[in-house]
Amino acid sequence: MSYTVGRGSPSLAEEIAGDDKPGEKLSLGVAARLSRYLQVLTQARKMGKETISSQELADYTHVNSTQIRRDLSGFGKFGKRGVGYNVESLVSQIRKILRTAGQHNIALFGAGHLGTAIATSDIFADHGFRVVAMFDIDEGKVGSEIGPLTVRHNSELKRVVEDQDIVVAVLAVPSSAAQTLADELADAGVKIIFNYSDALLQVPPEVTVHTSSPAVDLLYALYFYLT
Amino acid sequence: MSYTVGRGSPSLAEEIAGDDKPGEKLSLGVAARLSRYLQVLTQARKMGKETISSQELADYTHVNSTQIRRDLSGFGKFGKRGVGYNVESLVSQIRKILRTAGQHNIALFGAGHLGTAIATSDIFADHGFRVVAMFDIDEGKVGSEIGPLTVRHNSELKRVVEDQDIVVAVLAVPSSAAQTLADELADAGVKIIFNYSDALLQVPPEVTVHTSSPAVDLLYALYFYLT
DNA sequence: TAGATTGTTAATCGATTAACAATC
DNA sequence: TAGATTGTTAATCGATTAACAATC
Repeated sequence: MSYTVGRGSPSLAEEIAGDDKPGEKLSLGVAARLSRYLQVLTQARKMGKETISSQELADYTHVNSTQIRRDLSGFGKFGKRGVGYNVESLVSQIRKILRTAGQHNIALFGAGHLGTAIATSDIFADHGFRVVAMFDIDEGKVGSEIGPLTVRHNSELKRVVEDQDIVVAVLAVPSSAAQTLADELADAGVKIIFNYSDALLQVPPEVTVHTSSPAVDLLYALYFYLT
Repeated sequence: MSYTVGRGSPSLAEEIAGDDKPGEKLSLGVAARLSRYLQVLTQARKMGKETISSQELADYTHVNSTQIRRDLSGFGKFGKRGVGYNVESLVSQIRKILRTAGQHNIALFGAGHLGTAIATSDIFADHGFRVVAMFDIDEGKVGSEIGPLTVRHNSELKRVVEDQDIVVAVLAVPSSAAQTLADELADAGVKIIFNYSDALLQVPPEVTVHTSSPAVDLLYALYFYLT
């Protein structure tokens, strides 16, 4: 299988000691769990933790510790018996397995409170995403500086997406503006839309929409508390 | 986490009973999927959609349509052959199954950009959550009005949590403040902490932490785009 | 060494899916 | 009726877990 990544982004094809199987696609479950481990590991690293056991990872992720060891051992022997896993090295191993070890440029839409919160946090930067452009349709906001970014007008969308090789767009706009924007983004070639509005977006099949819904996550958590 | 049903396997007839069966706990997977259906259904309802087919739900949730019908038929015959499911009625059925059909009070911590974005949106209200109190430690923000709320000082935390019977706290505070706050919340009797910071929180076993991590969700989506 | 934790096995259980009769 | 979509079956596949030898 050949896939074209690149056009500026660092090559993901840095093979490590033969553990990678470039033709094998992870199952949905494995990819989801690996992502979850990565989340906790990134936090742990930030707090200066050097090693972590499968049991600790289990406590934080609510995934069974045996399964964690099983998931990881499928890709190599990353742990040390009696000690655990090295946090730093496990982070980079998992990022290699998920093939997302490089830097990815993202565009942010909406310069309201949510957009500003995202632009000034490092939640994306910690995982290799770089917010390279921020947009709004309000002329009053265009030109203003938010963190390291200058707000641009939506009309520049297509040009910037192409110039900066942007694959991911984050939508922090009102529901009423979301569908129109999604259409423009799909047209410009964006492949992943991270939707913070509660609009139900219609997109062409090659585009993936991920809608954030904290309230639903809460309902899920609440179910297990209530029962 | 691991849950074993005693006295043999639950019969299908028992599950089909429809109304609440106290004692029968949904599996993690079923509860997660039902939550997901609920998210899409809520959006669909907001857009005025009256019926929806399992195939449409599948398109939006990325869950196989057969599985959706299977999940739902375990609790009753909610659909109409040749037509689909009534959006409005399916929403309330799922909320009944998840036993989260009531109103739930939540407290919001942090009156920065993120906190303000949450307080002025209706993402929680749409799912039966009501933000009844908002807190900050900055005396300069205490007393100011954000949406329908007046910002209170953290020192009022315990009293308000008890008075208003608050089970869920949403943390939109800097990482550095998160652990201290989590300790106070656990002490005050809050059971679910929805953490927007990237701190790795230590809490007593009766408290559940859910950490939001959009970047990790993006990595997961990106994996399937890249492969 | 002694204690801790990984890597792996084997058994079981639940999830997933195609297919299609039932029926709106 | 004709077309659409549910509800259900049956087969397969992947997830889950306890247990423990290996080994740091």
